[in-house]
Amino acid sequence: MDALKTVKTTARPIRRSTLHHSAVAELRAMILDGELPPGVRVPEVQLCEQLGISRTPLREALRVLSSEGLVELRPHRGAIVAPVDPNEIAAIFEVMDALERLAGTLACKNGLDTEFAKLDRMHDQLVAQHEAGERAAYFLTNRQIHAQIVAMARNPALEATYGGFATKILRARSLANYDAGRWQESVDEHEVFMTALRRRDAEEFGALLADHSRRTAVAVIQALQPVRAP
Amino acid sequence: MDALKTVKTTARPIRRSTLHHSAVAELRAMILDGELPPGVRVPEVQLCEQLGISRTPLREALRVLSSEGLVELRPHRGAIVAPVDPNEIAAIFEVMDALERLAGTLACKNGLDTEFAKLDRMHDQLVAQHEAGERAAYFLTNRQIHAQIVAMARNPALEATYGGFATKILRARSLANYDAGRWQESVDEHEVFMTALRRRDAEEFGALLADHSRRTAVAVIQALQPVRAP
DNA sequence: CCGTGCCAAATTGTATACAAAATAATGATC
DNA sequence: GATCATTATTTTGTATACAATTTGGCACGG
Repeated sequence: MDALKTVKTTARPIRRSTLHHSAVAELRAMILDGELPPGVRVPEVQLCEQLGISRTPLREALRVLSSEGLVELRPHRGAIVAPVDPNEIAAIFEVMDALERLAGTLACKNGLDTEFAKLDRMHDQLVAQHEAGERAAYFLTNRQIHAQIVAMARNPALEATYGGFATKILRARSLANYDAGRWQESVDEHEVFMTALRRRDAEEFGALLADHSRRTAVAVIQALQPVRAP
Repeated sequence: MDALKTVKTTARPIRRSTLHHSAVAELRAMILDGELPPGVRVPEVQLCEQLGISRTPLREALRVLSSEGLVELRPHRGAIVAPVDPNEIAAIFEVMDALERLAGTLACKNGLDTEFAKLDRMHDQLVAQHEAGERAAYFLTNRQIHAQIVAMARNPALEATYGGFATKILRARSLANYDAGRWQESVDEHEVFMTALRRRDAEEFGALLADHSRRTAVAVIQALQPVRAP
């Protein structure tokens, strides 16, 4: 048929050849891993030789991360890794609840059968990892499940916004000692909203997801308090 | 009057001394005003002499606008003003509906009495401008009303996200010939949700705002179609 | 006449050099 | 001895120069 065009824009074959692009990825990872803790100044030259690049691409990367909210730029005074403000996290979760609800509703409506099946498998894996006490693996699967739900919503704007908030929340989580008691609760909630998902009950699924998000918020923020007791 | 300072700090006394910061503002305005239409290539050197700056701050500005979604960066192939894709706008509105609902609900809960009164005054102004047929002024007031509602929600994350989407929607609106018949309808909807607001009925107000957003979406997307008829 | 390969021009990506501002460090004065 | 002013150092902001990649054109061969 149309074998004319082999162009095949395969979504993103774009090679990340540019240094500032890799620098963004690298710095973001460093911030998320806690290698660059919140509040620390980020001397440009030092990071330059650490990453083996020049100041130009590094500065471009810092500007991007700034507009993502991961670093703060003070004119003529250098950049600092954005501090994790519990109030800001609370605000983010407030929006996140709404996004989760929307994602759940849309996912029910727009998801493919294969995707629903995949979610089921991921959920089984999640439960298994919980029972096995594999904390790190559990968190990864958990994130993947929510990412999958968002992907099934078929809404790029939602996906991007969700991803940005998820990044910040992830950083807050890694800083706070997540309450162990919340773990079982969280798994239970997963169990419940999965039943709604299997019924393809869009409204209910969305509502349960929002609820799950809200409870997670409470736990995370509570775990965050000791760090910044007033 | 206040002839002392025309600075007009608006919550941010930070002097925009850096060139790349002003470049971001300048370019964003140029894109929103349609001076840089969607899809056009953006030769760096040309813009440089046009803005009277060097390539370094300009490139930093382009990276920021890229992460805002206003320009697209193709590695080694230059930057283009992001095209306005009706599908993307539809997706954005889908999220926007949820944000409007959230904003409305929170505004009812967290708004101050003086702010509610201010909204009332703005609404009166809106109606007057509609009756006077002052289209441009009406649109401005309309935006200000929604911005005020969002501000009353007391949620910076919501405000930032809302603002980003509003920018893109604004650009889509300016491109499309907004349907005249929708005007009266829109005013009527404002009238309705203002009554819910005066009752401080958070849920109802949020629902009506979301509804208003959804109807606006339909009108804007419809007006956008002729541009990209297949 | 059309396709392929190579070369040249233009444009982007990166590095470095210079200018301006902020922080520190020092010394003078009270 | 402490505080303020002034200077020196460091760090950021900007400009320019150089390297790498893409794009358009041209010649050559089919």
